[in-house]
Amino acid sequence: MQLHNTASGRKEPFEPLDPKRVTMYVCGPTVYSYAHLGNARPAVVFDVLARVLRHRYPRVLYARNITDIDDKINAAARAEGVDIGVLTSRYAAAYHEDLAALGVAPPDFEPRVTQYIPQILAMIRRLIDSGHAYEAQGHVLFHVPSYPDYGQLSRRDPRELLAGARVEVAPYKKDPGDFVLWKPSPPELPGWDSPWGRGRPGWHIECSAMAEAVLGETIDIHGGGHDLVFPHHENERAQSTCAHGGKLFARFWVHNGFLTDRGEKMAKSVGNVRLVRELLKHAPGEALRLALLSGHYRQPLEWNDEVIADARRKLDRLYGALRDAGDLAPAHEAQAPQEFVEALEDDLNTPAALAVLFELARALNKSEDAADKARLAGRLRAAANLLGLLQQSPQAWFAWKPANAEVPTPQEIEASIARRAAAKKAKDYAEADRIREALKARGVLIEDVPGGTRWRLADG
RNA sequence: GGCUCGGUGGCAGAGUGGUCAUGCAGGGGACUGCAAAUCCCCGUACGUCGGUUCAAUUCCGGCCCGAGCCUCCA
Repeated sequence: MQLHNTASGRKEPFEPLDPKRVTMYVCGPTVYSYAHLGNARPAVVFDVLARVLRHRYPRVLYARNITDIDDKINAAARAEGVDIGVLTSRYAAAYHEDLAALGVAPPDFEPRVTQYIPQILAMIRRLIDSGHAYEAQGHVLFHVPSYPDYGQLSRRDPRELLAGARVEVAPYKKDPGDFVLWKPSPPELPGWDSPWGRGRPGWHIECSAMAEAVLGETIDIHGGGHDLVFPHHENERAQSTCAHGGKLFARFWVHNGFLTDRGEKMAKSVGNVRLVRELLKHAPGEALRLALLSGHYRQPLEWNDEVIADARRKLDRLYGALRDAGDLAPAHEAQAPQEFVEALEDDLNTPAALAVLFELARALNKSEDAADKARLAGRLRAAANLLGLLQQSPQAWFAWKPANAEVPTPQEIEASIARRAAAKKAKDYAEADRIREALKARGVLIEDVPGGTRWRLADG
C-alpha cells in the first residue's frame, strides 16, 4: 500500500509498525455548531482509509476525537446561557447523525477532551519536568526552541515564522513561537484545577494526550484536514515527541484537501460553508458521500449543485445495474476486483476505483447469464463496500425522496401503472402515454421491462 | 515575502515517456407501439515558451494563471 506522507511530501510504501495492530488517529470536530461539508470530507475520507486498512490488516484501531472544551464552545454556551455540556452533547449527537447519513462507520474510539483532563495534566507535567515547557503568569507554554525539529512537518523555518505572524506575541512568552498547553480560566468559565491554577487545556495538547492514552506513543497514521498541518499538527508532533523522550509520534501524516466554492475554500472564516443537514434535505446521503469521493482526497474539490446531481446519476447507473441483476448475489463470498483494491491502495485513488465500479456495472448490464450476473453483482457490491457505497437495496435507492416531497404513494403509482397496462393491452397508446406523462409530472418515472413495468422517483 | 499544491476534452475527474481512464452532457445506431433503461459507435483533451528524447500531456527549466498555509479553521 502506498500513502502520501505530509512529513516527506511524497507517496511512500505504507507498512504498519505492527501489522496485527494498525493505529490511526484523526482530528475530529470541535462541537459548537452543526457539521458542514468541510467537516464531512475528512470523516468520509478517513472512513474509507479505515475500510481499506481493515481489508488488508486483521486489526485496525481507529480513533477520532471530539473536542468539547474550547473558547468558541465557551462563547456559544454563554450566548445561549447553557452549560457547555448541554451544547457539546447536542452538537456531538448531530455530528453522529450527519455522519451516519453519509455512511460513515463509527471509529473504534471517540475520546472527548473533558474526559482526558488527568492525562493532559500528566503530559504537561512531563513536558515541564523534561524542560520542554514552562509556567508563566498562570499559563503553561511549550518552549519551541527546546525541540530542534520544530517546523519539519510543515516545512517551516521557525526563525521565519515571526515574519508573517498575524498575532501579537504575548509578553510572557520566552520565545515568540511558544504556544499554550494550559491557560487560566476565570471563575465564570469552565475550568479544572491544576498545579498551575484553575484552567483549561490549550488547543493542541488534547490530541497528543488522547492519542497516547488511546493508541500509544507511536501511531501509524495521523490524519486531518490540510489546514491542520500548521500549527495544530506541528505543535502536536512537538509535544508528543518531547513527552515521549524523542520517540517518533506519527509515522504517516495524511491530510485531505479543501472543499471549494467557486475556487475559494469553504470555511467558517470565509462564511461559505454548507451544512450537511441542510444538504441532506435535498439529496440522499449516499450521493453526498459519492460526491466527496469523486475527486482525489488531497485535491481541492469544487462543490456545487451540479456535483451532487452528477453523483446521483452515477448512483442511478450503479444501482440500475444491481437492480437488473436481481437479488441473487451471494455478496458475502464475493471479492472486490484486484484492480479496484490496487487503486485504493495507491494513496486512496477513489476516482480510479470508481472507474472500476462502472466497468463492473457495464459488464453486469451486458451479461446474459444468471450465474455470471450474480458473480458480477457480488463483486460490485463487495468493491463498493470498501467505499461505503451501494449498501442499500436498489429499490430503496430509487424510492428516495426529499423530506416533505409531494409524490404519489407506491399504491397510487401501482394503480396508475395497472391502468396504463390495461390501456396498452387495449392498444390505447394515447391513454397509456397520458398516464405516463401524468406520473412524470408528479416526479415518477416508469420503465417497461420484460414482465412488467417498474418505477422510480426522479432525481429532481 | 516564505513554504506547499494545482492548470487534462462542453462539465466533473484519474492517469501515463509510445494502444483505453471513468461518469455526465452531446451526436449516430440497436432495442421499444412510443419512451425509459441498456448495449454499440463517435468527438485532433492535456496553460504557455523552450530543453532532453527516436518519441513529451507525462521528465527538466522559464513564464502566465489559480488555490492553500504562515498561530480561529476539516
